[in-house]
Amino acid sequence: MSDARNTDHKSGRVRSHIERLIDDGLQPHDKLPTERQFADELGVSRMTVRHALNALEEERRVYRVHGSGTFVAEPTIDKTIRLTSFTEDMIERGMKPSTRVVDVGTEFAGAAVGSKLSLSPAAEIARIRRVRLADGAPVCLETVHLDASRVHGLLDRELTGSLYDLLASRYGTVVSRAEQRIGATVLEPADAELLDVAAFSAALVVERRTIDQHQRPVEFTRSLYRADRYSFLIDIER
Amino acid sequence: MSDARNTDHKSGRVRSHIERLIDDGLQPHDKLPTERQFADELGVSRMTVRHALNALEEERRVYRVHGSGTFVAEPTIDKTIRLTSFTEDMIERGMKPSTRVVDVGTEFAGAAVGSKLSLSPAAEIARIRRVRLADGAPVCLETVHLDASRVHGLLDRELTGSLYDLLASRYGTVVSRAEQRIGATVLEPADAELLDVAAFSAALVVERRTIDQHQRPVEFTRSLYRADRYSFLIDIER
DNA sequence: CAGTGGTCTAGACCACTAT
DNA sequence: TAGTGGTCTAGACCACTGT
Repeated sequence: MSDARNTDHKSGRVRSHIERLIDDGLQPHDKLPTERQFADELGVSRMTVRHALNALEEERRVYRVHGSGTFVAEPTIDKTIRLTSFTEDMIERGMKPSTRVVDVGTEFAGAAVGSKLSLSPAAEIARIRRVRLADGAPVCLETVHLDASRVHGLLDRELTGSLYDLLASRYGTVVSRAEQRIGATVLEPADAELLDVAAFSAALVVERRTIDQHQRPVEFTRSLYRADRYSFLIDIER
Repeated sequence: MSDARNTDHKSGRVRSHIERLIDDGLQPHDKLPTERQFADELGVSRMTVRHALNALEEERRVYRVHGSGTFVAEPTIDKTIRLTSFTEDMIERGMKPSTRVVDVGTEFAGAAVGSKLSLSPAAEIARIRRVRLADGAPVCLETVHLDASRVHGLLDRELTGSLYDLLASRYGTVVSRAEQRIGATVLEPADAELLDVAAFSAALVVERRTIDQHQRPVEFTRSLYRADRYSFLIDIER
């Protein structure tokens, strides 16, 4: 729980201290010390304590009741959906990820992909099709589209690992956020075979547009997930 | 854009002022005035300006670059997924929502539903099955499970409107957040008929557990959405 | 280097909850 | 009414970005 980042600032240290308190025996709905008590005890201002508690509240470790106090939250059933790579995602789910490259190539962006990547329809696109596996069984068939002019030589590299890592280390492109559309479909026979399921089985369709640190679109990816092996968990609030 | 809530506090007024600035002609990636300029101009402290900007940053109206400035963000493709009722959701998508109640009744919770609602498997459950329509066409078949002891008389009421409104006005239960699992399936013939599509069509399966203001589970609902009429948009960040 | 956002202080008063 | 979190002030210094 204690990030290295937590020690960079006072609020991070306050945060770590409160997390330790929670982990060391407090139960859900137990009352935490007041903000003023934390401030006195730790020798910081109340605003700094509030900053730490705001972060913990956002992550659902605590909840507040105005006029009453701050309390330990119930653990959520599962983690909120986050922007993780397939690799990280599978490791977190306790499975061993691997990848098989189906084919790669370049092509014109076309209207649909071009608009998603803010490129001309005539722009050159690098396309990568991969099957992602968990514990050796196919889970997902993904087709990645990238602006070819921004990833020279990418298609000649080893593409079985995390694409995000490659983009960051080789091309200085850091992913900051993504917009996803999640829908459902039934699998065409050819796609079903790649995923090792019967034709016309149910699948989740995920279309993802990834944005980098400069607010520019990086990739547009369409993924088909086997419905029997995958679902999304989302935590939303009013 | 200008909520009534925005005028309750200074930071809300600051927020409205900045939103108006953005809407009145600023383009994405245009630089906003500095935090200190806003503070001087509006006669508030810089912390108050930061509070307003934090909220706008969280909603992706602006983004900050440390050492450089605060900028207008690009409009996102679509709204982030939020905890809205079907009714609100459809109105926002520009469609007219309606509801047809298929059947209602009471039953034992059983292991699966009981655990989702933190109830004994022998507890009494109120079950409501409804088809939700948009512009007259079926979109979703939902089965709601509620702790019967907390919603006396609910099943005798008019159930074609927003259940959340009914829970709030009649039972003092305010929904604060929800955990959702999104998967895919193909429709059984009986369900397909209720949704007016061919048997074995693709559908999204959404299992939702709603939590109230006291962190107690309120409802557990399983919904089947027609894949040809519905998808989820999600904005995620690193 | 000047200017920006990021963090922090030591107070103050308000709004809400319990008793 | 006492105690809590919510908001706000008027400063200060730090970390980072540009020129």
